[in-house]
Order: sequence, then C-alpha cells, then structure tokens
Amino acid sequence: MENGVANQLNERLATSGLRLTAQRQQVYDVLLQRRDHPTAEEVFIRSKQGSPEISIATVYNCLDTLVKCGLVRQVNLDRSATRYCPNMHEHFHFYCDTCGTIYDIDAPPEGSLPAVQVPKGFTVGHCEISVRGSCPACSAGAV
Amino acid sequence: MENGVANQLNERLATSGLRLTAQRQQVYDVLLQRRDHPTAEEVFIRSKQGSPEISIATVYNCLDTLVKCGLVRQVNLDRSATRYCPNMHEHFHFYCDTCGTIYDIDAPPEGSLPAVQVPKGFTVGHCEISVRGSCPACSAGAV
DNA sequence: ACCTGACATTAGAATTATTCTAAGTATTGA
DNA sequence: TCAATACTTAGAATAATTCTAATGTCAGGT
Repeated sequence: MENGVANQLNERLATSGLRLTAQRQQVYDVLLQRRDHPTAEEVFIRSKQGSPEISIATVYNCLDTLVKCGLVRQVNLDRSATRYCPNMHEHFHFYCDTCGTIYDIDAPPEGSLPAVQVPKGFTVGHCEISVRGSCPACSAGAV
Repeated sequence: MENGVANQLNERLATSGLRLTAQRQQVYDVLLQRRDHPTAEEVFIRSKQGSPEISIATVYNCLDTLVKCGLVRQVNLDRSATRYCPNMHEHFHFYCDTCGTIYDIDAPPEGSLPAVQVPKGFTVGHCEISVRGSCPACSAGAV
C-alpha cells in the first residue's frame, strides 16, 4: 500500500521532471492519512511528526507541486486559509456552518453534477461548486 | 432613480438599526455604476472621486454592511482579493482565464441551476458555483 | 436647543496567509 | 567526480484584511 502510493507519486512527479523527495512523500502521506481537508499550517504540524526538520515553506512548495501533478486539489471557502484534498474524484464540498466540518460530496452516478449551462461562446474549463449548510449531525442536534 | 436606490438602501439599513451615511451611499453607488466586480481597493479608488475623504477601512466596513443587508454579494475566486457584486439575482460567476473578466451568468429560467444533490440529512443553506474557462471574445480570438 | 448614547469613520498598527529571496544541500547524468 | 538542476530552508517581504483607539455625527429624550 505504502509502496503503491509512493510509486504513484513518483510516477506523477517523474512525468514533470520532478523528484520524489522525503518531504513530498511526507506531505502527501499526511493528506492521505486524515482526509479532513487540512490547511497548510495543519499539514505542517502533522508533517513535523514524521519529518521534524520540514519547514512551512517546503510544505507550501510540496502542496503546490502535488496540486500541479494532479494528485491534490485546493479547496477555497470564503477567504479562509486554503485547504487541501487528496480526493480527485469528481465531487464538491459541503461546509457545515455549525461544526465547521468539510464533507466531500461525490458527484452522483449519472454525471448529473453540473447541469451548469453557460451561454453560447463560453468555453468551460473547470467548474467549482461549494455548498454551505448544516451537516446531518448538526441538523439533528438543532431539532 | 438615484432616489429609488437611496430609499432602498435606507430601508434595508433601517431594518437593522443602521444609518444611511454618505459613505455607504457612495460605496453602493460605485458598485451600481460599474458592475465589473471590483475589489475593495478598486471600490476605494472609485469612491474617492465622489468622497475624497473616505478611508479604506470605511470602504471595508461599508461593503461588509451592504453584504449583511443583502444588497451586495461577495465573490471569491481562488485566494485573490474579494470582489463585490450588486447583482442579487440567482446567478453564478464565470471567470475568463485569458482576459480575467468576471461574467454574471444568470440562472436559467426553470430554476434549473444545478440540482445540486446532497445526501439525506444535509441541509443546504447556500450554494456557490463558479466556472473558469474562456469567454466568447477570448474563445474566438484563440481560433 | 442641548445632552447622551449608539452608531460611524478614520489613520495607522496588527494580523494572517502566502510568496519571495538567497543560501545551502542533494541528486542525477555526463 | 563534476556540473547542472532540483530541492529545502529560514527569514524577510507582501497582500488583503481586520483591529484599535480616537474622534465625529446623528436621533431622541429632556
């Protein structure tokens, strides 16, 4: 498993002439281990457990690299710190206003995700959807 | 027209125990005059033409107030400066990667915006959609 | 008219998230 | 083994925004 991940990471990096380093591995591992959409700061703190020497600049660099390799997605909600998500399936994010948790909501089977219609002439590159509201736990508690 | 706007603004403010001030009026006017999704900085520059004494802190305060009154919407794209939009109809934003223009794309008639489906238990409060790509002008030019 | 208190504005300092810089370290390929 | 390139690091710099404390303004009650 570990090895599979390392290989996948290495492959992706190699195709861009980039190297598999301990830090990149570490940062990616941190993201895979707890898929709770951490900020760069949080990734930094967790990474230090395995790589005590790592610096915050490196964490930013590594996250950037992972995003460029298509292994990680940035999640921006309002103007709070950018969060990072290793789920590359088509999905959108649900932010619970009560508990602050961010949920991945997978696109429904029939690709029915964006019926986003743009007028003639517009070419859609990427489409980002985010939803705020109350998660099941908090919706129930509020009754 | 001017009066209508002032009245609407005043009404909204009054229901929250807030006052209609020259600065709030000025900032709102700036947003209505050119609906090009300016940043706070840009609103500041334009506002100074009518209200040379206005400060950037006041611009931020006024924009905040307008957002809270439901007269203005914040537009966040990536982590660039927040932009402000006085179009309160249901719509989403299209950002042209080539020319940087932000377009308002109005929701299609049958409320068919994306039937964004959330799993049972989730309560949707607000849904934000943004699309990146190439606008008609830039799409045409790139041929 | 004139207080009083709540609401507002202002300049400038502070904060936060992020990026830049410059120096040193590591790895790869010739 | 050497050079070139990629990478990491600490700390400085930047950008956008928020905070602070002082001052200003307005509406309602006396």
